[in-house]
Amino acid sequence: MRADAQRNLARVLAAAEEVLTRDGLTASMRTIAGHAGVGVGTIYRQFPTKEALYQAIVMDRQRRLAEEAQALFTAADPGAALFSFFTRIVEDATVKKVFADALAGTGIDVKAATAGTYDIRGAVETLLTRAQRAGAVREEVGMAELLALLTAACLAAQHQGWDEELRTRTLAVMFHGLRP
Amino acid sequence: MRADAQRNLARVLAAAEEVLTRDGLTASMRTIAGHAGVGVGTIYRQFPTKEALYQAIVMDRQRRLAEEAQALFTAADPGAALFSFFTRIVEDATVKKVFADALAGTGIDVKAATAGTYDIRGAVETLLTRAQRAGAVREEVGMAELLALLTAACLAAQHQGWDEELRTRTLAVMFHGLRP
Amino acid sequence: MRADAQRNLARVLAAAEEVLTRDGLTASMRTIAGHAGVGVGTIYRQFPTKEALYQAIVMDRQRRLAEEAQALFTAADPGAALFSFFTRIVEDATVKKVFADALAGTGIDVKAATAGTYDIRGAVETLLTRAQRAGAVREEVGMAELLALLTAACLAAQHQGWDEELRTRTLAVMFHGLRP
Amino acid sequence: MRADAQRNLARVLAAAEEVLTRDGLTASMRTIAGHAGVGVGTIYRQFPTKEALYQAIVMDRQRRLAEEAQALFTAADPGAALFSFFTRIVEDATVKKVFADALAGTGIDVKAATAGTYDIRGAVETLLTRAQRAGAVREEVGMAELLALLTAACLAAQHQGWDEELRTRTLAVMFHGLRP
DNA sequence: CATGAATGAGGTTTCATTCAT
DNA sequence: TATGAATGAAACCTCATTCAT
Repeated sequence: MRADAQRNLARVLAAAEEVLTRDGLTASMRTIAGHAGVGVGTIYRQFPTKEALYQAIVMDRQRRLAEEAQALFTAADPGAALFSFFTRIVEDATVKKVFADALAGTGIDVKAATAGTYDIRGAVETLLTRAQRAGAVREEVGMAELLALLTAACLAAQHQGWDEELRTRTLAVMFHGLRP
Repeated sequence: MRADAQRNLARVLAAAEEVLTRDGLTASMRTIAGHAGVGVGTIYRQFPTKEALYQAIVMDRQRRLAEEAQALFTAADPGAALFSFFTRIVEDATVKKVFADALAGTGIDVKAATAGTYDIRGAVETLLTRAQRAGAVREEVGMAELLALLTAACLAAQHQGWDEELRTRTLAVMFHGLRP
Repeated sequence: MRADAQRNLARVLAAAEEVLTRDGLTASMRTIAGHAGVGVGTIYRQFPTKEALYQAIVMDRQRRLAEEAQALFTAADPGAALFSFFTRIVEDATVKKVFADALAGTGIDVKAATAGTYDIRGAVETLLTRAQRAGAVREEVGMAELLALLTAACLAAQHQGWDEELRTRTLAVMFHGLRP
Repeated sequence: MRADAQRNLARVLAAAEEVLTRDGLTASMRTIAGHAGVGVGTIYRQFPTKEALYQAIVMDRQRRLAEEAQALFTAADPGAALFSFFTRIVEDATVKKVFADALAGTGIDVKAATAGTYDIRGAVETLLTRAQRAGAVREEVGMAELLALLTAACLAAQHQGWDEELRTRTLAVMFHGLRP
């Protein structure tokens, strides 16, 4: 890839993350292009569709989160590891409208593109299993409800603008509910 | 207000609830007017803005929920009363896109108009206080996190289409987290 | 239909005929709307699609031609009647790009909408049959080649801008070819 | 001209003929460049404009046809020679969208560039004169109407997708019209 | 000299809102 | 008063053309 193309791709991704993060899916392509300092055509060269750009942003996010999860697989305290990852995701969602939108599936089906690429779900499952083996989480808690809780927290955090204290207190209740 | 105007107001509200509930904020004014069997101008006579109509629907919902809450104030088991009301709200949200949208603030800020009119917050507070007095909920749980949990559950239930089992299991974890 | 709507519909059709007639399918909706003195939305109210507007223009044309044909069914000289109708259509096409486009099917399939509504084909067939019975046209000439000749003349007349003399001379050769 | 430049010119022309022939003027420069295996810039080095490329294709076609005509100048049967050349051109047009488009002037005015370069007109004139001298074509038929007939047949053949039978029958009528 | 990334005007279409009827 | 036709800004996307690499 040419040097200028690479530079522009980076600028587009940065602008898209910033704008989509702030405004969600309502952000127009022109706004994103404006923030990146490029023409709309430049975005369309890399991403054939608004949806494709959006998915790229979300996938990038998932990749980074999946890496963070991996680092926690070998943590000394499995319970703390799960709760820490959970908190980490919610912290992100608090200020990033895209991810909440993505989790919510508002308008665009993001599952298709992200499925199986970076496996957040698998990462959470590993962390859950380890936490249960360590006795930090009740045996009867399943993946389905854990993910439901996670999604719920992300959506609400984004939209209501949870501050740090509220996030801490609300997650504390959820974590209390997960423990034996 | 003339009789026909009153009838039209009712029809508009009913149609708006049905259509917004099904399609969320993407529903167009023409679609709503069509379902109500009136012209768009008739809607604009009552509601100066799409946002205003939308707020009216949400307020109406809140009014009804507040009434249901009131009926639970004197229930024999205060813990069950709180959990039952909580479940009731989430059940609704599962199939009503508007309320989740409203809670999520997608596109329209609904807080301004609804704040303080019908006091869902007050109702929940009463139920919480009674449940805590009865020892069914931990003392240190505050209103802020209780409402945050409620919002979170509503948003996720709608967006992910929680079925009955998932709803039961997820709320079970939340309720477990609220109990001593 | 309301009076203003009817007036605007007429203006839109007139403008569309003028502009599409001159520029063919490349004419933009904004240009047409500008000529009509209305907003683009006004056109889209009546015609859900650019194609639909285009078809309306073409159908209107076909209707008028079908009427002219009908008047010739009882003409004293069946041979002259056929040739006269043939000439009439080509004259039109000489200055109307739409009809040449329509016959050519450039970009838009107009057959679907116009088929069977106003039966130009049927009219020509009637005129041909009468001319053949009167001995003015050879028996072995079929509808297929007659329509092919007609289409060919229209397309070429439009695009090359046949003047009256060229039209007369060229059609003279065609008519000579049809006669015994 | 450097060897590689010459090779590229040939590839561009071949690709352009193939693609324009198939898709007509709607074909994009990128599609043509892709088929040629070069970048769009390479095309623009040789042809300042899409129109220029297009004209080059059409001119090339005309050159080849002019050569074929030349070969017929000394044919034994001058009438058959004219009709054969006529048929030959129409056959081509039946499957080549460019030439019909070119003749039809869809979007681009091709006359300017092609006029007088390769003298199709002169070739036809020679064939016509010989045919008239041999008594195979009426004396009063002029070049103007002969070319008009030719154009007309090409346009209609392409646009309507004349099959072999229809082409034969329609040209038969035209030829009958030309004969004494 | 070849490449193809970048540009941005322009295309069609939708829809909240206004206002003549 | 109710209607729905009219408005026109704004959305997404394409593509001929230019120019940095």
